[in-house]
Amino acid sequence: MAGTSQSALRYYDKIGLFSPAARGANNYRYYTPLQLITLKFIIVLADLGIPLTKIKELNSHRTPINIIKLLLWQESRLDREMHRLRTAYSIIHKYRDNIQNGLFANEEDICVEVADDSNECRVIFGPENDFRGSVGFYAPFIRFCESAKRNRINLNYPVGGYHRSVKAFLNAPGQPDRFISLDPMGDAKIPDGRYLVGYVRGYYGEFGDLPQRMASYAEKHNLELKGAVYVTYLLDEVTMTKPDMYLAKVAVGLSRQSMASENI
Amino acid sequence: MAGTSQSALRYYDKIGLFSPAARGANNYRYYTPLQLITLKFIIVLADLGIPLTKIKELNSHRTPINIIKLLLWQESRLDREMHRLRTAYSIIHKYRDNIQNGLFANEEDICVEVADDSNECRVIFGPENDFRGSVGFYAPFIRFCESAKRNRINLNYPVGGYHRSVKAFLNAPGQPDRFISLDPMGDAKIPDGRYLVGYVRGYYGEFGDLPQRMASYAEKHNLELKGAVYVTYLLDEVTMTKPDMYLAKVAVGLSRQSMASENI
DNA sequence: TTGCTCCTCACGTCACGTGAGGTGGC
DNA sequence: TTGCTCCTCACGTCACGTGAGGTGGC
Repeated sequence: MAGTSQSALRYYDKIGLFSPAARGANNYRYYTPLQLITLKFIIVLADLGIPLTKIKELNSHRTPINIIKLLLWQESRLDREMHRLRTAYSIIHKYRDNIQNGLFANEEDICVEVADDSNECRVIFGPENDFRGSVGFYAPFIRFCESAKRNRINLNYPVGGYHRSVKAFLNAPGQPDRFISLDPMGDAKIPDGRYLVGYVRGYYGEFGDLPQRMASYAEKHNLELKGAVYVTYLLDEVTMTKPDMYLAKVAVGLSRQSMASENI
Repeated sequence: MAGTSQSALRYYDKIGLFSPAARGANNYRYYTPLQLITLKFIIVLADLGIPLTKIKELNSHRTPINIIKLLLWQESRLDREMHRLRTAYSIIHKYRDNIQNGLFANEEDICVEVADDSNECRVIFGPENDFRGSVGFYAPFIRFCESAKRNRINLNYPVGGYHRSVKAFLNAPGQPDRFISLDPMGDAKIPDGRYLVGYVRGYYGEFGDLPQRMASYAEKHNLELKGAVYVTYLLDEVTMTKPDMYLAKVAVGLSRQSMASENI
């Protein structure tokens, strides 16, 4: 028989969805040509992902209207499922991107990068953090996670940090003003412009001498650090086994009149 | 704990994917803060749809390269899954469309319809049929189904018939020159132009007096029937319980110089 | 006797959720 | 004694696929 397997037919028989018209003396299942038509109906709906119980329900009251209702119901299920898959796809893409950038990054180097349409990075901002009385960033981070849940933000995207100003970053590099989710569907984006970029390996929120190195680099090359600072982890707990091997990328905004990048 | 359930943690423990660092005297599971990091890694990958066995495998050789490999593997799985869902979606849409048209169709009426971009209907043609020696259209239809399987055509879309010429249709309306699959992703389409359209209720391949009625209607209204004929079933075995209640739509090509539709 | 096709029954799949029944410390 | 939170089993989920072991007719 075309379209389905023996075991499927036995299963349909067992659950009472579709039974043979007759059993032979040898106990074989015999189906009539007309039953093949019913079977086609079942296979089509089952292939659309409609549960067999729904198909069985339909069997007793099968009208065009009820079919349309069932199809609409399945459409909305498919909508949700496709949204889930697209989200998973986009998270995977983001991680692959980060990992590849992390593997190719020269950790010692500090350099100028330009953000524009070609490498647009979208984000979602969390609420403003409050570090009063907290050691490390765990308490505000947990608050961020809770607010994310309320706002239906997917926490599986990598998380980064945002500092309102260079001064704030140099002051307390481990205490961002806000956490950000690197969701490509986010409504905000890291603004176009030029950034001074450095990398650092180590635990979350620990930046070693990178802030100073970046500041002195800027001074030496006559660059004016200005605007916001974005910290993203290219290699994080998903990628690396040891927390001291995480790799952060720090991007510090540069003013427009800073020396052009080709001079560096 | 955030991000997962008790029963999931017990399950991870059971399959050896992620076990607590220690058990209390009361046999409680106790996790260290560092373990929460490992857990986050597991949850992220599991939420992407990666099977737990794969995550477990990864645990022993976790490197950025291996993560990228795993993510690429999952990407291709998601690709296939999304393709399946999109196909299901499009089949559902086609059926809904057909059913709605079928419910609103005036069965007695014959009228002129215009096919253009706004109601484009794409199809896939099956091989040429050979009706020699066969009664009804079952043998050629089964050949069509077999060729469809070979050519990876999805047979869950509604199937219709194509007659090369009006003469062929009037001669043997139940024996189309080719079967067609109403796949919206098909590479062919029902050509733009004007069609004389009629409906008929009944078994597959039975058209009653519709061909004659359409011919005499054309003569009376000075319309020249010309070109191909397309038969599509708006209500078929998926929609209707009784085979004598199927509803076919017959579209017969009209020459350009036929009387304009606004005169009818 | 050997193949062949069908049969029934039981178990596995995958990642948990859901009771039932029990425990330890307040 | 009553709640509370944890525990361990065991069973169900969904649509079959896969053997194991048996049967009936050529």
